[in-house]
Amino acid sequence: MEPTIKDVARRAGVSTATVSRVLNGGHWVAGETRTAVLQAVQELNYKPNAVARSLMSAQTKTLAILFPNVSDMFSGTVLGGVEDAAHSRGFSVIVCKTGGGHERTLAYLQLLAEKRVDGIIFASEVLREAYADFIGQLRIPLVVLSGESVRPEIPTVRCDDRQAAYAGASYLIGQGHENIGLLYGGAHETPEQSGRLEGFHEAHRDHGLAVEPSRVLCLEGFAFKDGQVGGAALLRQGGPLTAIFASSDELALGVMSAAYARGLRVPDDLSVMGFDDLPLAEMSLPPLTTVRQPLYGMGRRAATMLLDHIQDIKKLEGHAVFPTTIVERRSVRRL
Amino acid sequence: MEPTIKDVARRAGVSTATVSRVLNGGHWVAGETRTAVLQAVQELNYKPNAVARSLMSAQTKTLAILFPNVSDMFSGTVLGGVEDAAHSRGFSVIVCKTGGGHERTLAYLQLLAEKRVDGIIFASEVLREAYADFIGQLRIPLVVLSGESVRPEIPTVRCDDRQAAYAGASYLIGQGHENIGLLYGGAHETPEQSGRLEGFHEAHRDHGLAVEPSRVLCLEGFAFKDGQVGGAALLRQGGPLTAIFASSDELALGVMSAAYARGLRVPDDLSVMGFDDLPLAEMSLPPLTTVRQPLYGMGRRAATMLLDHIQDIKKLEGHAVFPTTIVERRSVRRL
DNA sequence: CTGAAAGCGCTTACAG
DNA sequence: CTGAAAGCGCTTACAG
Repeated sequence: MEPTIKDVARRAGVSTATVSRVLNGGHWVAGETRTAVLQAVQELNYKPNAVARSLMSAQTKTLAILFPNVSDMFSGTVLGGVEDAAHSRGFSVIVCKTGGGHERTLAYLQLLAEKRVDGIIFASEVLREAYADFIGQLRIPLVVLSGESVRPEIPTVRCDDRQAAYAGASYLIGQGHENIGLLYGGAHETPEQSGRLEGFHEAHRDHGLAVEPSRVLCLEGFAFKDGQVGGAALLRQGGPLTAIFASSDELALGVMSAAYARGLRVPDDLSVMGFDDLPLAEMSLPPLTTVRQPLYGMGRRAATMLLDHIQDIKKLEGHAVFPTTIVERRSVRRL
Repeated sequence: MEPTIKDVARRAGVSTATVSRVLNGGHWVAGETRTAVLQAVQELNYKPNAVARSLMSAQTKTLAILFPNVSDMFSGTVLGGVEDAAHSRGFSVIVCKTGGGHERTLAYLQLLAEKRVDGIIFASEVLREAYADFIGQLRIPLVVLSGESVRPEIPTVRCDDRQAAYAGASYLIGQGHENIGLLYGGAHETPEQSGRLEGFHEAHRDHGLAVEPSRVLCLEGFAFKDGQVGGAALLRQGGPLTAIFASSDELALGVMSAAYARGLRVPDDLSVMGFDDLPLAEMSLPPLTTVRQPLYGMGRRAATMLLDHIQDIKKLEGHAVFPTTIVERRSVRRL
């Protein structure tokens, strides 16, 4: 059996209250007593039971993050930021994979409520009405990351999708492109996408350009396969495109793959622009020009907002919107 | 305040013991009583406190996994398998990012011990002596994933690196290549790598080929950058190479990037082969031929071994070694 | 079929 | 500076 605080107390010849004191605050304890306790801890290899402590403190020192999928680089990058922020404040993070499924998501929320996690990050999915209701009665602080929420009172962390898409499209136009295709993912799902759609249109309007409906394609997801299929379709139906703007880097790589399959070279025959700036953007050939979303920092921020609230440093509220930047690499050609 | 079992008991007009019974086993409870309790649960929106339950059961129903890095696809893929296995048995998983650092790893282990997680997966790092000692006195079941352990009694899940590298090199030789460069990562760190080195040599020996020392390069890590730098070096120093075998897919993409920078085309002028078969292998141009390691399945297995042990289904022991396969795509040319 | 009571391993007023 | 005691929210023999 693992030694308990009682074992330590007995061995050190003090009460459990005293042991508890030296292990925590450490104040109001005599030097000798403290030494004796520490020695007993050492000898018994005692490790305080955080479960018991949590029961008292009503704090588990754990955060949870929900992703539709955990194995892509989007999730990984966000998770990196969350983990760092959490760990630096002594918290750990539980990762949940919802698969985008309604019931699995709800079941997870229930589980996390029972585990009494101190905060939840809802990442990259729409916060549907059904979730919002459930969350409302949960009393666990929550922030939505990248993906608007249906309730303005629920705090979010995201980038300004409208303006990011505007900047991206403007960049392409600035490079001399006038026939630009747009591939955007999960339109039924993510309100953020409609922001991107708007930005794309606005950029055209402001530059006196029209956008052909046939050059805009809405996809199911944001993955490579979607990009391949969508890219091929766009190339087939979109007329004489000189550039394609994809709303994720994976999508963009899929487009590049579709282009090559058609005998088109990037950027010589077709320029391609992505969104996110995941590590893969740099690894592709040619390296991908893309709209950078500071995912790591956004993960950090989401966690920090939660932690500041949990630790009574700052009220949990508002919407953090991060700036995006265009990172020029080699997949876009100046016309 | 969150309602407790007492509130439910009071409302249903029964004892807390009864509430507990209907919420768990559910046996030995009269129909009416059960209905009353369930209704009270409903009305109060009661969620059992898993922390309190854990204190009794001495089980937290959580697994932890340690990665040097959480944002790459290697970790993501493994994590996907772990999460699925865990979730299907009602467990959650805590993700820890060690950064490969000695003290951070030890600190994490201590934290996990205090949190009383039910099992630990140590992923993709050598299990150093120091860790092994610490783990020995931890009494938490642990399995090492992909990365040998210094102690044969600690269970592992991995693939046969020697034989995988043998197969990979043999494949290249079978395609007519005789001047093959090898790029392998983290030699000082991971024993698995020396297995890969051996396999590479054996394949040459068995085919009557010699391997020039200048064609073998040992790198710090497994990342894209390492591959770029190492690939460039190999191309400079390695003489007339027709192929490069990299010990990770990211490394292979780095090599491709270095090759293009030198004006070499893949696979026309240089064949490149990777290791892992991460999603990126499919996304690259040309798609990467690689040695597939079933990372998702390995993650599942590691979690399942732990779970089977925790739930007293099966003793925790042994070494699960997974078969690798060669997946042919388009980065290797037949000479 | 159900309840009173003890206990899981800690922490925290309250005395002293 | 230190200890006895109560309590965090459950579960589990033990009676009945």
